[in-house]
Amino acid sequence: MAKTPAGGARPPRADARRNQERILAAAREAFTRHGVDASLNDIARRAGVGPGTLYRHFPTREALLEAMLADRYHALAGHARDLAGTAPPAEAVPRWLSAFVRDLRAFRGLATSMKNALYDEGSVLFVSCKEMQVAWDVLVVHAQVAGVVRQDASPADLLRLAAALAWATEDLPEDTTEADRLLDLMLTGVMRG
Amino acid sequence: MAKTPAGGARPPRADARRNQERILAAAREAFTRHGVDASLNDIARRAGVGPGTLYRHFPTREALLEAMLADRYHALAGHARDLAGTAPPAEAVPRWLSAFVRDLRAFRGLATSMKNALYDEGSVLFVSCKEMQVAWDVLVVHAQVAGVVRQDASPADLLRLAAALAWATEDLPEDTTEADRLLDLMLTGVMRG
DNA sequence: GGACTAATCGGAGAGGTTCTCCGGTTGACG
DNA sequence: CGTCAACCGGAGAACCTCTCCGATTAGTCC
Repeated sequence: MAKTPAGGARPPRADARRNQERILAAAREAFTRHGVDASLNDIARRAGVGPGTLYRHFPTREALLEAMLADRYHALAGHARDLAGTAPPAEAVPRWLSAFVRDLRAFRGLATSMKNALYDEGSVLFVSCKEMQVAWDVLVVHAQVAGVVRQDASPADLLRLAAALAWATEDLPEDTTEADRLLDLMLTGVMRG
Repeated sequence: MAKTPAGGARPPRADARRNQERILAAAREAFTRHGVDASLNDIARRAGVGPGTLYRHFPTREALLEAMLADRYHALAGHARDLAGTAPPAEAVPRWLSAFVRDLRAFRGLATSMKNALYDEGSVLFVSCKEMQVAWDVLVVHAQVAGVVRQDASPADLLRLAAALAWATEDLPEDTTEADRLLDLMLTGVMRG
């Protein structure tokens, strides 16, 4: 009672914090280079810690991913709110989706992890991107009210389709405009008449 | 010269042929149950052969996949030719894509293998589904001439988008109509106005 | 400035995987 | 039947994930 201040645990020890950051840095590099299936063993070695240390800090691969991506999702949530306030819905929707797809193409396999998270409410990643999902929902509903997005396309549908697009283009060169071209195809429709 | 008849190798030995079929049967079951990443070790064990035998018959996982799927691609090619002869393009394109997506949802990971094959001309799977691609090209070009498919959507684009759809819906129940709903969304477009 | 204690470390190791190599076996054919 | 090329299958190397626990060390109290 006197030792542990009201509310919970004491702050982590300095070495723990240091190791956590070194692991995250190594993970960022490894995931970017080898995709989301990069060897966790290897990440631990490059971070200069044992496998045990890595697994204590991040019990699953998904937990490591979540720690790497949390601020990105936070930024995407902010972006959605900004667009809702400043751009007409007919522009806001494609622009946000384009940013979302770009982020999901950061490394191979990320789109797949994202899809799994979106289907699984218990996942850490799901919780981590909930704020983003809420902001996106608002943006889409605005667009539907304005009549620029079909009523039978739910925000979740669009997220899933965008993830699919990121998946479909994930091994194309990073700076390609191919993803945006296919996104446009998807949004405006393939069939005519 | 006298022993090996002109043109190549003699037919495989009976035990070889038998093992090949047992491996294929075990693979079909394992892939259906556990997805495309099922353990090859396990497949060999269930087929009643050693790992060496499996790897001699099918040097890579992709070779095994190809052997399993070749006739399916052949059937899809036939389906495309049939539709080109019997259905108006505005119906033929969605119907064939729907069948393609259904087949790609046969087991988890198949869409990913397909995507990798479509990007890699050297792959066994690529060669194996070339006939299908050709038939599909014809169908799409007809539809473009008839003005029901956008000119800037290439047959390869549509294939890739359909694979993406299969990926996006691969862990939904097998008998769902969700995939067709999203396919319709994609073909007719999300945005209005 | 020590000494104590709980948090933290990191490597050994179990159990899984892919894939190769090679001595023993067997089907097919003269 | 005998011969031999084709074929088999398991041992094993090299990787992976993940756990456990004895050794270490940061932070605190005197």
